[in-house]
Amino acid sequence: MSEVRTRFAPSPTGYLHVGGARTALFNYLYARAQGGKFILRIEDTDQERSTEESYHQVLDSLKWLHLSWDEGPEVGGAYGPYRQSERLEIYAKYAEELLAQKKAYRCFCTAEELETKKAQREAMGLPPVYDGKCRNLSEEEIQKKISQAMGYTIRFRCPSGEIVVDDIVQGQVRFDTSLIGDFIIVKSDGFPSYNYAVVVDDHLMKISHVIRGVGHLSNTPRQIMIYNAFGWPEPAWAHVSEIVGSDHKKLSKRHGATAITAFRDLGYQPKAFNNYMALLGWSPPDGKEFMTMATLESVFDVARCSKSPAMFDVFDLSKAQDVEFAKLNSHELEKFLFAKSKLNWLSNQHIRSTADDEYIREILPFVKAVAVVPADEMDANNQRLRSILLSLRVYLDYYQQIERYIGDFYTPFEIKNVDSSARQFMKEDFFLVVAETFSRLIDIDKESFTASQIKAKMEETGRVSGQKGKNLFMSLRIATTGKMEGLELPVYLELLGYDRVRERLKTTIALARKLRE
RNA sequence: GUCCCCUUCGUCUAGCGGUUAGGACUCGGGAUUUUCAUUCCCGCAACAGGGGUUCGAUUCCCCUAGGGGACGCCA
Repeated sequence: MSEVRTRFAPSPTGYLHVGGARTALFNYLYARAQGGKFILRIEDTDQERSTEESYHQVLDSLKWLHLSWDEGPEVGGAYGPYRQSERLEIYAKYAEELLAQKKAYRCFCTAEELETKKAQREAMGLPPVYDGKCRNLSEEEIQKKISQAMGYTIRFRCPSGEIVVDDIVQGQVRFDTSLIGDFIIVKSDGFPSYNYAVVVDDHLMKISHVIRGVGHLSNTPRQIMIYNAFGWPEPAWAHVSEIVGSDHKKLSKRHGATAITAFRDLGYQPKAFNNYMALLGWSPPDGKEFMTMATLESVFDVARCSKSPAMFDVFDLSKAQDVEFAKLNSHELEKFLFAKSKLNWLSNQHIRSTADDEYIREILPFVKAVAVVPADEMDANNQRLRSILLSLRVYLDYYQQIERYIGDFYTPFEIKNVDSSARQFMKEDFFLVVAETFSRLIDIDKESFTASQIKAKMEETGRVSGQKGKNLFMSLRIATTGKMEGLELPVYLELLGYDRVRERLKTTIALARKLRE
């Protein structure tokens, strides 16, 4: 069997969002699973909307997701160039061929003319197809119009009949070509139209499998007709379902179609995000949904893709009436995230299974952004910072969440910040327990202020004071953190360090005196 | 308007004529944990509706409803 070659062919007319990214992912995974090649091609034939900025954004997003392409921009390959705007001569050459064989013809109708005719046909309840006015112009008429400098497009002469798309995901879908009509393959600016350029490129680039959104299904008969006209073999088709937002509407700018880079900025790991996207419309044969990239790259198969649309259920869109997600920064965006989404669950699993050094390296920029850690301690090798981050990872769904926890370890403790529920604990025995523990804790050598030592002292306090369990531990927890939840207390205190613990306890005891007066 | 596609727990889905309709996330309960989180148990929860075909339909066919997509000198 010949080599599997898939491609992702974005048009650089905006940022890459989840829909496109998942298509890229599926193509990438399928190529990897089949031991084939993944090709990136830029479809920038729309001169008005394509931008260089968007081109770079798309590439950046793909790079962040680690969807590396074997051929394409920046890496080259044997079938380049890989930007359609650089392949104009190729399209022109093949268009000439079709023209010579009368499989295509020049059309001199103007855009306005066509618009009027289309409106008329619609009003009459006819399908809005081209009426074929220029279909049979004589050679003389054509030459005359060209010499008059009339602009023209090139239309494909659409044969009548039925076209069957044999699709890996959709099955066999039939189309009546009379509903299609002679469509344009070369625009009046000389640029190829989408349906024509894809075919030429996919053929020349030896693409074996076309995996794309089901929105392209109705384009496929047009493309098949072009393959037939050239006598080229069709690739295998796989049209996967679209992705909708939590309001069941197709993802759009105001419906959660966030740029992929937003997830990078929030601190999701690419492997976690890929894992989640892979589950949108596809499921692994063994049902195990938490997967590494290596697993995905070996088990993915388009044949297991679902036809029904999948919901990208990550944002609470009910809170986001008319909010343009693309314009939000990562902190604003965070407010719209469902805290308990499957993405977050998967992401937490991935963070916890990341190697320590890798985890520290990845999270450090986010820690730095919070700006509470002193500059001289902002270092991957700082033992205390490292221990703190390692202890906190179990709480994190994405790295930006570190800002909720990191401050406790670096900013001064203030009694006014004590949670209201914790305040209820601050009475009678509370201060006695705190004072008892304090006297024992400061007994420990500064150097051996470790979790096990601390625990021993606390137990000792319990024996002497008669306090135990919740009363004992919670009192101390509140006196040192002002909160009723958090890391295991001895560990927390060790991470806080001798000096801070001492200081915080003194603060609390001072408060006790003040209250007694 | 025309054509095409879709419809299984709230969500992602498994299923490919005979299953107590399975799993995952969420949610509820319990155990472990000095607290939260974790972990581990248990539980709630679905075949859009109506006709066929069949000994038997979630599965095959038709209709209805709902949803999506396509009908461009956009891709």
